[in-house]
Amino acid sequence: MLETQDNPDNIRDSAPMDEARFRMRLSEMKAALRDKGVVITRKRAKILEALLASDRHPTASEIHESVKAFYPGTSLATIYNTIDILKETGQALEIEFSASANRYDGRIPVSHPHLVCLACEKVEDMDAAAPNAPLELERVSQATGYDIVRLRTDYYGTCPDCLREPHADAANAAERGFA
Amino acid sequence: MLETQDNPDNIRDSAPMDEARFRMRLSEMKAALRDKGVVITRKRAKILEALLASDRHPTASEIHESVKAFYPGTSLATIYNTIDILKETGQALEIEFSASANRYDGRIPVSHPHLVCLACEKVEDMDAAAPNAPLELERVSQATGYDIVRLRTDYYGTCPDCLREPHADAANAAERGFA
DNA sequence: CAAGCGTATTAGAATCATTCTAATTCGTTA
DNA sequence: TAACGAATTAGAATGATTCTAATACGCTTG
Repeated sequence: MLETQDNPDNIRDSAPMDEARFRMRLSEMKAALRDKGVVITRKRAKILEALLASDRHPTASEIHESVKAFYPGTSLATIYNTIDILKETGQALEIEFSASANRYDGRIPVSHPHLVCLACEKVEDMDAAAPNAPLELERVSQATGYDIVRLRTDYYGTCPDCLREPHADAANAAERGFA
Repeated sequence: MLETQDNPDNIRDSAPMDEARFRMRLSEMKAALRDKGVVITRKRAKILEALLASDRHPTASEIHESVKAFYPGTSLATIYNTIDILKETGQALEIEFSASANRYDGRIPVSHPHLVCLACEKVEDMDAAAPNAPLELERVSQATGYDIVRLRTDYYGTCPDCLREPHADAANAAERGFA
């Protein structure tokens, strides 16, 4: 308990991926796409990289911005296209919001909890505290008669940074009903 | 375990509210609004009733349809207005979707898990299995350093009805990426 | 190396839920 | 009944996402 308070970060995971994990995950994704008969063009490769490189669970247009730095002519439609394929192949998770843009998680493509800051709109992973998703899906399927395939667990509040020093956009975000 | 399989409905709760609970909850909501200095007009009363009466976690436009049966001139903006006040006063929960309209829960205004059918788009409560939300918020706040105020736990899959007899809109819903 | 074919990509239009705006109406209280 | 603030309205604006139809690209085969 003390340990938890001394080091709250133990169940937060927004650290940049290390090089090895990055490359491994990248080729995993490419392989999954190739299996589906999808061609890995240079632009698509950059999209995957942008998705993995960001520790902010990027939006489609954040990915778009990254990719445009390399291929200026890239259209937003291509980003959405590629994201759709990633979703279909189970290689990316979509975190939906109605009051702001959806965010995407390509690092951990199975259901896991997130921390959402209502002030700065950041979305962090919460791996260590993740319930065992497959077991949980099975348990709820049994109990409800549903065929449960996906689980969403998100905690909304104010992140430590914004608690300390209120974010410039905090009021705005709240007003917009960001959730 | 057997009991669970024999009667999967034990943790599903989409039954219509009984009269007593309906009236009690309705006056709770009205009281909360009055406390905020909000006038309960006839239209607003109907909006609250429509929200409580539906066992489908209605969308804004579903509520709009109900209300128009009584007050034909009602504008959708009024529905959104009233919903906003309910959210602010903690009297309704917004269940956000980006690919389809948000749904609202006025029956149980504290964080609790939902079952979302990807085929027919139905959203059911899952009360009995609800984790103790306040405790959970506290636990995660402690562990992360966030000030957590809300929790979203939703299970996505196919409901028993749609498993038995595929829903007409099932393919459509899936194609639209409803989630 | 050229032709042909299917996929990827594009710009821009379309969609749709939601929010905003500015004008009107309603309800209350004086 | 007058007058004020709140509620309501129609319709425009917004913004993320999807669609459309045309063009470009990258392989494969001759």
